Amino acid sequence: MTVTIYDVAREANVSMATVSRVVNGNPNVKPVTRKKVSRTIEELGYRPNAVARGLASKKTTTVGAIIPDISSIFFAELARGIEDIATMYKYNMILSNSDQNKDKELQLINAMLEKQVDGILFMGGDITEDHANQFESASVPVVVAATQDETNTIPSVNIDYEAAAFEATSYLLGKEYEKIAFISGVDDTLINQQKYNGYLRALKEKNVSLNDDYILTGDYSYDSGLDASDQLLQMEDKPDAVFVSSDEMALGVIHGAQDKGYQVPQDLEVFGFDNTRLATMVRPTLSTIVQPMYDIGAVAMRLLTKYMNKEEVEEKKVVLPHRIVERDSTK
Amino acid sequence: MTVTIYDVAREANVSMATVSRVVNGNPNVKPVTRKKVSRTIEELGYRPNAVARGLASKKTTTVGAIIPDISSIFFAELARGIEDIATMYKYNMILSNSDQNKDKELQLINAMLEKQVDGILFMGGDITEDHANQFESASVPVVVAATQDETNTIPSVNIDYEAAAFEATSYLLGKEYEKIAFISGVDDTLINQQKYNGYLRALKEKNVSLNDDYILTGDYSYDSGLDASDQLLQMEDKPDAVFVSSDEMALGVIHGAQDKGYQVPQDLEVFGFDNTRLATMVRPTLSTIVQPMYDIGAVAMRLLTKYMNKEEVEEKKVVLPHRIVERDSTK
DNA sequence: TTGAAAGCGCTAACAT
DNA sequence: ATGTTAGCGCTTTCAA
Repeated sequence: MTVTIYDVAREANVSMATVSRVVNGNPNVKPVTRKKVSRTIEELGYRPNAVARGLASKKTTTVGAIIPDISSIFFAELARGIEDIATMYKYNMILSNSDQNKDKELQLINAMLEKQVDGILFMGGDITEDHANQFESASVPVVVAATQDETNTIPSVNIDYEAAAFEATSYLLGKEYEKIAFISGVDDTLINQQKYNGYLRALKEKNVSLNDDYILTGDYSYDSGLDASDQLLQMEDKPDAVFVSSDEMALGVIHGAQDKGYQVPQDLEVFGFDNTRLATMVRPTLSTIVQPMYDIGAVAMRLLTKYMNKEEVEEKKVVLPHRIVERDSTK
Repeated sequence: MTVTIYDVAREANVSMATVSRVVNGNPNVKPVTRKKVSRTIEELGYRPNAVARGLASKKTTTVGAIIPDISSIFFAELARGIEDIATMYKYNMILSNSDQNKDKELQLINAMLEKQVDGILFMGGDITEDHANQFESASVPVVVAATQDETNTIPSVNIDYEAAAFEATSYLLGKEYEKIAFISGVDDTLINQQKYNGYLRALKEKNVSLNDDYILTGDYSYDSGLDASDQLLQMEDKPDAVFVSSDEMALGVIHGAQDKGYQVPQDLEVFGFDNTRLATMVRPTLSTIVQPMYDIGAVAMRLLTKYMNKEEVEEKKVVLPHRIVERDSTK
């Protein structure tokens, strides 16, 4: 029923090998033969079976991508970067959501390994020993993106979160404010930690003492930003500005303040993180840290192709530049 | 190097067939044997090769999903619905972006067919004859989601766009306004057409004559909403309200108006479409049509599993309910 | 309940 | 430049 390479060979009076050669663009085929084979391929409507090819060649031209949640604007952008570069290099991408659940992550890695992916792109919480072991259990290359590696063994693409948080906080502090709140993410990932460290370092540098009340946590969602905003604005000693560790939360903070009748940035300055499209889809527009999500995905995928081709890789840990954009949510 | 089913068989003193049976949970295995095999599988760290399995069984437990752009909030939500149900039924998902480019779509379908996916989920512009032919060239089931099928042959999951647009427009018209603008998408897809038809029908029903100036087009992006807003507000005879065919554009319209000093909804009412998360992440919050994106994806994937299992399917064309949510962008 | 053996459709030596 | 052939690792009859 389905036409195979063998059918084409018979019909074109050549061997399977020759058909295989023309399908794979092997130059060692006489032009006349190539033409003949190509025509019968066309006639028979032959479509190469990638599974059979994968079994024989031990290459699937498929990569696995494990992502916390594709419906998050941040990760969706990252995924787009990955997929574009994957396509460019003729790879397909199996995408799975992990919800940052470690068991699920481990299980997904295993499933992808069973499918014989040629490489894995991992995004999530931290890479633990368990992850590293799971990765090692097969010999396919792995690159992590926007994710920290506790074991410090896996190639990665990130920005410098500590520095970014430091700069954001310093920027706010530079206005002679002292009361700067910080809304971090709930999860105790390294990235979160690094942002917090950057915040602390900035305070220290300006000799501002830490006020624990000004440290809140959210889950990166808009609603948790709204909540945080409420908490901030109910304080006796309200902060002058707040550095929020994701844009979506920052929008929540802005609207929470506005809903209570406060003005941003007059009554409260708000500074975000990521520069997702949301940052310009709010009034006032959001000052934030530019984290090049698409590029992180693209660079990570590019790096993975290098490992898959066994090319030399100059830097195993890529740190992409970040920067501040000032918009209207700060003065 | 890699351990195969054969290694396990030898080590456990059974045949490959038996190992295969325990791996696949075939009941016809004596418990003792099963235990023995399971243990050596554990010891050897055997991991089944899904590619070999796929070749032998002609099933890959992988589906292909073709989506215009995963970084769009709308499609990302849809994709999440698909993936969740796919995972539930033990399928993996190959995800590719088409940018609604027909050639790319056709090519992606072909690539997925080569990979022997067990089914295809398609989202995009319209399904044309060419698409249908491409789909037919392999015998895997296809379901389209949030996409219209010109050929009317392919199972699909949608809402009733015409009715939704009719209701939205009627809602606006119900306030004794007559000047209702409509911002459609640029592409000449059936869905766009249907929304336009719904808009027209509502006007007609209220005996309001169509003013061509009030029909604008955007590309579903925030910026095109901003532009449309400018155009609307520069008119001599400004509209009272505007029905925008995507939430993201609607945010653009709201902010465009606000940036010019107009008030929403006092000076201009704005009504969206989709009810993406954006609808509540703006001030005023956006009245819109609730299109259950996650559910459309989930139902489409569920439908696909039925076809893949050759189950009976009662309805080939699923139309999910939609509804209006009134929020603060309308009075 | 278990085993033997024939493929699944292709690639990759190796030979010619 | 082309053909022959032995797998790749598994599932699936068919026998026993």
